[in-house]
Amino acid sequence: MAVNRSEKSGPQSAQVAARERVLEVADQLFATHGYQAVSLRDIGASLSMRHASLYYHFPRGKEELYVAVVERRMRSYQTQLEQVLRDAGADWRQQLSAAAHWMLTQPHMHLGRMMQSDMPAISEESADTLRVIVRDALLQPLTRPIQQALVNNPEKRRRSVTYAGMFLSLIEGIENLPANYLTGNKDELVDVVIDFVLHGLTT
Amino acid sequence: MAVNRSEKSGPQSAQVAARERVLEVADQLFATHGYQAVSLRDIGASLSMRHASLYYHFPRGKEELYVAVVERRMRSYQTQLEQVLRDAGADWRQQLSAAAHWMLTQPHMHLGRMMQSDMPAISEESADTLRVIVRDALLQPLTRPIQQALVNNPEKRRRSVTYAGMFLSLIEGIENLPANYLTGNKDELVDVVIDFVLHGLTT
DNA sequence: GTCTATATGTTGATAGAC
DNA sequence: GTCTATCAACATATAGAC
Repeated sequence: MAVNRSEKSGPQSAQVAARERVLEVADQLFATHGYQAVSLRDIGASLSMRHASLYYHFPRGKEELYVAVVERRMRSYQTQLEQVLRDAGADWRQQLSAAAHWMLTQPHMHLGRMMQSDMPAISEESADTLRVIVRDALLQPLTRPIQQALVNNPEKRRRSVTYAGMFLSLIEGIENLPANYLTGNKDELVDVVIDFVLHGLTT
Repeated sequence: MAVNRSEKSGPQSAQVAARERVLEVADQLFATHGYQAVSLRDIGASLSMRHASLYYHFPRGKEELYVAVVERRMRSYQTQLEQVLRDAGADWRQQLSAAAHWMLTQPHMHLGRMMQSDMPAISEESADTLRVIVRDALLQPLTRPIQQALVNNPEKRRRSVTYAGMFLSLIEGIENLPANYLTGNKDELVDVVIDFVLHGLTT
């Protein structure tokens, strides 16, 4: 009979729990400050732990930890996003609206920083791995409602992934604008973005 | 009679020229790798110079140099962008198209990295200064054609700056997409982006 | 203006005790 | 699993010679 990991703490689950604690705290710090700005000592301090102890869980050091953190985060994003898209029903407009709403109510994803700052700071192999994971987690799911939207326009439809990227960039960009440039709250902004995605500047 | 700085090398112009050389090389490195990834030693090495010598031109060190570099770059952007907008004639559509074309043929501006990675790494005072400069250089000029586009829609028109930010984000985002996701060259992409800005996903 | 020399701090990483 | 101790490498920055 299988042992329930959360009620019984066998010799194995303690290890898993400790590793998970490291991942959670590292995720928090990396997400807030980015890869280069966070040291292993920072992560250790947040865990009341010496940074050398992190090497027990991630023997190859900072980059291995970072890759694990991003993989874990993207898995979570993908699950949430696909749930959000399912719950939004069959209409692609409502799907995109729900996705935008979900993103803007999430903590800032910092995809721009990730692509332009974090990825270049790690090995090419790791960066390639993560790029695929980001694509699967965010770009691919968004491509589906966009393909629906463009079902009658095969010329545009070929570029669905590009449009998905533009959609992501729009949401990201909103969060980069200094708050005092923006009118209204985030919920209003979702409507602005969605209207823009649907009709552009056309009034 | 005033002395021409470029033909006569007075004791003052040598200093200016040396400082300008530093700015040019630092700009190249910062633009390519970002603030945190470039050390004063890197900049010195590119100038065949000891990094300590940089303190002669920028006594307060790396951050002062970075601020000067970004100011200089943004001044250049602003001049170019306003020229591009003027040359595009009176139609706002052609103005936006020209602006997009100009941006995509420039080296990557890395505005996302600048906002999400470089700004948080310097003092708040410097960051605030640079944010204003970026707004004046890029956001403000773009707001004008957008206000023209929305002249008959006062509700949307109130958000012109937001739309300008979305426009910038779109172009930036295009450059963040891995090349193999994209169909066609950059010139085709300009048309895709402009069509999206005008009409959104509507076909 | 650029140099050498140096102070001082931080980083990622490893070895080995408990 | 976490600790102490230590390392080499690198960072920004300053003082003072030339």
